[in-house]
Amino acid sequence: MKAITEQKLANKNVTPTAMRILVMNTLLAQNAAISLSDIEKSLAPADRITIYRTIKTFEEKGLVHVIEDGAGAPKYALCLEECDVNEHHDLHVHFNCICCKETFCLPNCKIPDVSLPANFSSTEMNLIVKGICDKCAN
Amino acid sequence: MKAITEQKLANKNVTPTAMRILVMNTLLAQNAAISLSDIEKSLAPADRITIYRTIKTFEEKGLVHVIEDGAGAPKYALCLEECDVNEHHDLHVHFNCICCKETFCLPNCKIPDVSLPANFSSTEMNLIVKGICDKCAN
DNA sequence: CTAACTAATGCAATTCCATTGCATTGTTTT
DNA sequence: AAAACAATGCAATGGAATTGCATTAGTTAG
Repeated sequence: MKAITEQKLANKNVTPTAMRILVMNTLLAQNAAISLSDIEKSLAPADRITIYRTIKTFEEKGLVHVIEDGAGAPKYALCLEECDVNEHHDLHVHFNCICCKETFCLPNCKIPDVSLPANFSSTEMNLIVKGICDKCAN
Repeated sequence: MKAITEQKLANKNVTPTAMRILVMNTLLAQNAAISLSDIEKSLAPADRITIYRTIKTFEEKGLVHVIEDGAGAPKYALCLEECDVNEHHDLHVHFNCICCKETFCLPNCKIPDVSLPANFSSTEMNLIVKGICDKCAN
């Protein structure tokens, strides 16, 4: 696994330090988006500020994207490979389950076009859907 | 104007106190969504905590809705009359201008249907579009 | 009309999280 | 090996959300 991790970092010109590999592995191990404090907890007693800066670096380099799901703290999830610093291709829907509180990326669920009023142009879109996920549906 | 204000409060069973009328008038005077600190500034030196609780009350009673535009602090905007505590009919698009930094409701711009994966159901959707608004477009 | 009650307010204090400064350590380059 | 640069860890700051509690206002019952 470490090979994959370091490769991901190298692909985006992020020097693979010990801390960065730890954070990346934590992200890889998730299937839901996680908050900064989630990462802190699972990496305790690692330094909180370093984790914070690591995530910031990942974000700047296009490794992760931020999801504001309205649950208080922003959450982070790995980007797809095609992601780019300049143009995040994360135009997928994010789903926040009101039951299990998890937030998932739905990479196959694209945001439909919206027709904006005259003279409005869009550069970025974020769609958060709240509801019940498949696991909680039963 | 005060008549309209008090009517709006009464419609949602919110007793119209002096502070609530002030906050409601502040909201009515805006065409963009505003943050808590915006309200605090325009109502200074009124008590910050009371404003905070007033907005919370408005939110619970379906008078305002929260917009997480990713600009740090949540912003608030008046709901349409049809809004209800249980089912917010605010399925309109919110637009955040990266130029003037304002966030508007686009009440005529509805969120299109998205096809969720099997066994996912949605109760609420929030679509934030970032871009350039008509005023900044020229 | 007043006592009792409930709702709203204001202040103090706390907590949580984001962010920055700075000194130290590790890594790369020449 | 020295110089230059990047990453880290700790301390400290700052802003916003949130709660507790005592006071005040407004409503209702007797």
